[in-house]
Amino acid sequence: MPGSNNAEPTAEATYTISQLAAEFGITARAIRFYEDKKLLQPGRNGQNRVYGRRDRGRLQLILRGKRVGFSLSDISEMLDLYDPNDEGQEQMKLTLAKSRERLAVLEQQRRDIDEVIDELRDSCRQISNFLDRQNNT
Amino acid sequence: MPGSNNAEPTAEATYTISQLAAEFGITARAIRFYEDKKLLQPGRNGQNRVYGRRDRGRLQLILRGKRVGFSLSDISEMLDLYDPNDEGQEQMKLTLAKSRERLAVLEQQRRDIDEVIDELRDSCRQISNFLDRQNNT
DNA sequence: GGGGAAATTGACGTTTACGTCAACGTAAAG
DNA sequence: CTTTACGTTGACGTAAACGTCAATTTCCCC
Repeated sequence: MPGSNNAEPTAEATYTISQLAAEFGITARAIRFYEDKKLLQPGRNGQNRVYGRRDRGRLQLILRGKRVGFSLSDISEMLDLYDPNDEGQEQMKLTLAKSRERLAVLEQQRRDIDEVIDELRDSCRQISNFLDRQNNT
Repeated sequence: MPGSNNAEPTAEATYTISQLAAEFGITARAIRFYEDKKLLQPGRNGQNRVYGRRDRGRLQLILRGKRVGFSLSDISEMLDLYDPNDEGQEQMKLTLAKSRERLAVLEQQRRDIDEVIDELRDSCRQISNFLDRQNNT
């Protein structure tokens, strides 16, 4: 079949599972696991998974969510919040409410982090000062 | 033994396990679990656990750590970083190094949170605007 | 056409952070 | 003295988030 599948002018960038795994420093197993949990829905080329820009973006959000301590099911909800699935007004109001709950959690988290950072900085300063004085005596 | 154990002038505030559990909205089981993992070391009155100010403070830090996504073993390390266990200089240098690693992680986490917050705020604004326009038409 | 290299689908194992249940102690209340 | 409430120690159970095989398949290369 010479030169048969060039229908698309600018074919979207695609990735294999191990490319994504390498790029984000995770395992292919993890990526498949996220698919199991409906966080990703890559296409298929025959039996093989094919990831596009959208999948890559979602993966990025998943990992960011994990770094800040969200569970996969939390992240699942948040992902749904992002894409504009224009459902009915009632649905959108619900989505908005959920988003604001999430925001509240995140803002609390921010405060927590700031406090922990401050405490750790203090601790560092004290140790550092102590060591300095020891060496200047 | 009438009036025998009033040696201390200002006895430190103490708490039972269920008092702490109630105050922080967790279960007694969880608190005992933290003790198992050496995050807490309450005193004993006979067989019963007795928690003091220090224990309460540590519990607070534990929960804060959890809210920002640290594992209990992470938190264990961090708790050790806080209290001034004056070991040798070598140990203190190690502690300082570890503290700075933790700080780096926390600062990354802060950036992550800020990004997620921004994204969610955007998403909220869009939905909100859309709903407003629907209602003003 | 044989042999990697990369991918896939089960299936079971593992760690973390507790939940849950049983069996017991004990201390105050009625 | 019995009830009631709170506390304790095991011991086992469980959900989440993958890790780790094992057994194929598939595509590519010499």
